Amino acid sequence: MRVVFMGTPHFAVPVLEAIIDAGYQVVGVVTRPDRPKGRGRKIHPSPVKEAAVDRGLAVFQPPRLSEPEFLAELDNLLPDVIVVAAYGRILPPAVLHLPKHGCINVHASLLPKYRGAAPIHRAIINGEKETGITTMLMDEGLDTGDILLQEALPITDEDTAGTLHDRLARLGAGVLVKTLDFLAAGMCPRRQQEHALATYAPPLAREDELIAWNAGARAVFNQVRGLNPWPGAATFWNGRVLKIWRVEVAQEESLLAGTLPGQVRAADPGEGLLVQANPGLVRVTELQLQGGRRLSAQDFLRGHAVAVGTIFDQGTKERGNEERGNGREERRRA
RNA sequence: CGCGGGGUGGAGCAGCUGGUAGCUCGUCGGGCUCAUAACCCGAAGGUCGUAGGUUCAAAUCCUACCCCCGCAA
Repeated sequence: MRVVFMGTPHFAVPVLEAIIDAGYQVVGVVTRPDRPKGRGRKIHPSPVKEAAVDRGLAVFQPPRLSEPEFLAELDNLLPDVIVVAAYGRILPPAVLHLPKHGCINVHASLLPKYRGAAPIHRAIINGEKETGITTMLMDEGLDTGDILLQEALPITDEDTAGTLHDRLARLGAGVLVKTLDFLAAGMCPRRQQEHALATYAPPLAREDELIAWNAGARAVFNQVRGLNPWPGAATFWNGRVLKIWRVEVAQEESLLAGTLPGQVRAADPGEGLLVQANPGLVRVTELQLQGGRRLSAQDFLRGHAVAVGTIFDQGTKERGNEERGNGREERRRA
């Protein structure tokens, strides 16, 4: 089968490689245009482009999928099927209907749950015990196509968005290849989604990153690991952004009792850094102050005097330039 | 030229309106205790990122470069 692959981020790379390794003929790779990225805002290729170039594959980066020139090029490739893995754009009907077998999508959830852009993060943040991979025949809706294959994966307490992402990418690669095999043999199962049970996983927004200390310790734990290693859970300490990378549930139950959510209950080598949730107590074990590197709580406490009773809050409402704080001037004032 | 923070003994930080390098922890030695990630006493350990410059004198001011990090994507 002649396969055209569409994908952009790291998640898609193992899928692409698995298709090649399985012996399918990848006649073209479509990925989003190179964009300014990172410190210095230099132009960077997508991970999929790098992998494709490594393998000597033809790469296409159309600004818009509906452009006639691109559609013509795509048509020239004579794909039997298009495999889509986190491309990052909705496909127009002209693309969906172009290949004989249609467009197959690899999605990182057990559809119809967690349709949308951030299924991995949201599953952990919501405390799910299980997620998985779904391959589907794409239609014009957002992750609404008919389900082809589906495989579940347990989520453990040790998982972060990062570890789960990697496991799902590997699983997704396997499931996708299996789907292609079935398709090539003309015997792929297919069933409609139960649309009534659908839930959505919208892209992560700024407010998703701010730690909700007013939620239970378990919820804070889930939020923190669901945002690790990207984009990171944040709170504010003395008006400065404080990233919280890892926490443990120290107590499930303890109610506020004269304290406030986000209030520091202990900050010493013995107890560690204990913060009040509602209900419950959370022990922060890895964190990072803006401008500084990631530190264990022990190292952090050696150099930063965190007073018991201090409150980690949502910061000011100012958006945008988080780093506006000029450290030197702040110190002078203090 | 996207915005900004930072590079100081093993770790994390202070010192930066120029003039003997300091704190918490760790390490080593000793003491105390039934006991402690407890406490007490003492010690070792720093070319203050690199290279220049200003100055009687620079970790502290100026210039260039290297490295780390947050935002933003």
